[in-house]
Amino acid sequence: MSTECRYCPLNKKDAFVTLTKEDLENMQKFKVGELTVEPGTTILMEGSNAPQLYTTLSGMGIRDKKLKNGERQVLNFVFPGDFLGLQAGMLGEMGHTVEARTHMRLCVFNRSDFLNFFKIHPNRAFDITWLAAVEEHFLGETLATIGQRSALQAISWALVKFFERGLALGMVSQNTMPLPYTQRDLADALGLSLVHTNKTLSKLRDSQLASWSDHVLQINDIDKLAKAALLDRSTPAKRPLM
Amino acid sequence: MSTECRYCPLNKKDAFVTLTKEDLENMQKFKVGELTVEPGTTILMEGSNAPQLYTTLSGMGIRDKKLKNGERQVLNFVFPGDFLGLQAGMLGEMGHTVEARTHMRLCVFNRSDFLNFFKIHPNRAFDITWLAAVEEHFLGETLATIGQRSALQAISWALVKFFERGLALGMVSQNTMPLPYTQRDLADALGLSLVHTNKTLSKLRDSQLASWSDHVLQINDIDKLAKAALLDRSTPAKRPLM
DNA sequence: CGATTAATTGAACCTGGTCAATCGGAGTGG
DNA sequence: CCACTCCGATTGACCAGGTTCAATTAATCG
Repeated sequence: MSTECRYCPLNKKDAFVTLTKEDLENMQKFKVGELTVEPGTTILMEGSNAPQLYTTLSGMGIRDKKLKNGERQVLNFVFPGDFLGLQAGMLGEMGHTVEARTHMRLCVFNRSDFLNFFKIHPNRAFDITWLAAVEEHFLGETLATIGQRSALQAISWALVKFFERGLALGMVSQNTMPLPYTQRDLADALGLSLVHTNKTLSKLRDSQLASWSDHVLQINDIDKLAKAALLDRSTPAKRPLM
Repeated sequence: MSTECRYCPLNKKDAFVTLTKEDLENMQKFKVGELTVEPGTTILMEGSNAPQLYTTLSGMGIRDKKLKNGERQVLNFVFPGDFLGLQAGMLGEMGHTVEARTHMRLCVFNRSDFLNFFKIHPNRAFDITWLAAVEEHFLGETLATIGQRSALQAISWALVKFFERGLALGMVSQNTMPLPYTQRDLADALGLSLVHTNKTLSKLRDSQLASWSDHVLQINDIDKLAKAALLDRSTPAKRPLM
């Protein structure tokens, strides 16, 4: 049996704007089911015209795209609460692939209902656009990272970003959070080689700034790490949940 | 005297979805004036809470952001028809700066009317989100460029992108279009040094693939250049105009 | 005419890439 | 339980694409 929206476990997290009872009911009508996938599963495929949109209830994934020569660029990392498939919903075609990296539970919506939903619920439409604007903002930061930061700065930046999301989602305890990605994923996200990513991570470990191994990230002094990353820290705004 | 929307010169261009008479009237009510700026003028400032949003009527500009160490990342280039200030409109704060590179004419909207406009005109709200999704899509491609393409591939990619926009806007004649940016702008957009950008451009010139000098870009065989850029060419979709 | 900005070129240098080998853990089949 | 394989992490050696430094040219401008 599929969980009802009003019991949505994410809606209580302080990473998100709490949805009103009415909003929850509207989402309930829009929702057509839940999907559970195993690590490695492709959820949305680059270039495809996906019939469904998703909200991540739990688990983590990755968004990436491939160049014609086979190179891969990771665009960002999928965390609980992320809305997947906006591009398919708006443009009719995904510009990237979404793939599960852990067991994931997803809330499923039909693309065919999307347009209607958007027009009937202006407040939620606004929220969707808000999410798109945040995404654009974040991609801009990522661009600046790949384009201008050194390898050490870039990796520090990425780890701080992970940790901030982990904090907002309550995934951090004892300065530690799960981070189920591979070094290759991070390398492809930052435009670095796997080898250099590995060496840079071990440099960070040696300098006691951050340690990431066995799928666990530990950061003791995040401000210090953020400084090494040339990063201004600011409490991220609460996100709307779809 | 400010030009009326129904005479908007952009609405006829085949780069854009033609707005209906009704849409034009709605835009007219939303529009509060026109702004003309000279090259070098900052239109929107990173970190600011801009009170106004703009649509580019004519001229070209640049979006960029700065890191704490002074490095600059160019996010993309502003062409006629571009909507400026979505981030301010949605998030209340710009994530980047917008600056004029030529004389520009801008259509001005008040941010305070934006929310209302968004909720009253669901079709236009959809268009705004559509634009946001396209922007996200494009930033993803840019990310892949900086992260994975070589300098030669990246610069080829950028020149093809410029040319495609120029074609859609009717700015190309005799395989030539105006491109009023500096080599520094392009270097900062692609995460390359100015010197290497210069040398790579002259390599392209030597190989007869593309030549950009004196603010004029010339591409004779765009397919060949696109191939060198590892780029799949596809006719860009018509954009909605705000 | 001096000052400033953009383009250009050469040379030395270095960050990060490539190649290659090893190690350790997880899963699998016998 | 062991041999085998696969995948991710790790390390060392070498190399190159691209950066940095520096100097020159050319155009614009007050």
